[in-house]
Amino acid sequence: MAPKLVSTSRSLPIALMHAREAVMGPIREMLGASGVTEQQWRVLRVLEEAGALDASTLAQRAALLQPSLTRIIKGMVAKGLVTQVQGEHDRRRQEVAITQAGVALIAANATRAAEIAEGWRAHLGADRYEVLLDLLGDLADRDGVQ
Amino acid sequence: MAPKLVSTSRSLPIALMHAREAVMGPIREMLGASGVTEQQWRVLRVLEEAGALDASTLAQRAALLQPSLTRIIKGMVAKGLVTQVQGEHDRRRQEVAITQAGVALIAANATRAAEIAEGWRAHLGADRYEVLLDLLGDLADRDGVQ
DNA sequence: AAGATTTACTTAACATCGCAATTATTGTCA
DNA sequence: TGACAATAATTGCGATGTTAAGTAAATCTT
Repeated sequence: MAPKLVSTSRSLPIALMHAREAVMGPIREMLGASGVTEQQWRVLRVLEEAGALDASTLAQRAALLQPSLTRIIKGMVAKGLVTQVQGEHDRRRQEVAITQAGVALIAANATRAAEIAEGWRAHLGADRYEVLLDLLGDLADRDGVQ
Repeated sequence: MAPKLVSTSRSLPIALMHAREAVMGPIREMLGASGVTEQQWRVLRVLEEAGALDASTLAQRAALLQPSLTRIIKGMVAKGLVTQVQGEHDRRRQEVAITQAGVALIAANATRAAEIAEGWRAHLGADRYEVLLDLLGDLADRDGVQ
């Protein structure tokens, strides 16, 4: 017979969805004022941290699908937040880099973003916050295995 | 000056996205064969567990937005997986219930779903798996506060 | 009880997700 | 070298995410 599934309240996918929903709320509120989406914010954060990246690597680090990134970058280029240039050696690649305007946008939101992050940390407790990040990292590492 | 933001690899939103990406992979693979999306699967799981629910409660428990649920239910009614009837006392409400076909779809996938869940549990270790669910629950509880 | 307010859901519009197919470029090997 | 495979990005399509506005029904006010 069919096995009994765990309660939806203890289902990992559903728990992840609910957590994401809760976590993203304040962030979207913050970003709305700057006219960028959470996806665009992730792109900016990754580019500022890592420097110019090809589209594939950027998509992976920002947790975006390639097709989504293609369209997102298009809009960000139009807004002047990033630049996109064809690769030198490999003309298939698209090198994406953050602009001064992009850096400025991060700076303009850095204080609030740090406050929000600190709020979660305080809510869970510093130790448990770190444990959570470790556990999420372990899930992501498994990526694809099954 | 603007505070320095944490590394994107230790950013809670990005970590949640990556974890979700990894976790959903095998699930989508499983569901593809049955012709249902992960959202439809969550709706079925919640309804089978809780019985008939009004749309608002269902949306909350399945981690879906109301507008998304409206469309999803429409499709699921067409497929015969759920029924939708107007509330008796309050005609604004839409009572949604799972059908036999919906129950059968869950049963058909229950074995594989349990295997996948057990795979994650084994990957993290039973204790850490429970801790993760607790931590995600704590995040979701905060919902909106900030 | 008529009018204003609130609630539950739907519709609309646009962006993103997720998959599949295409295009352009590079790499491989007979 | 030339056909073929592999890679990087783009495009197309249907479904969902997200916000705002709209509709209908219940509730509150006076």
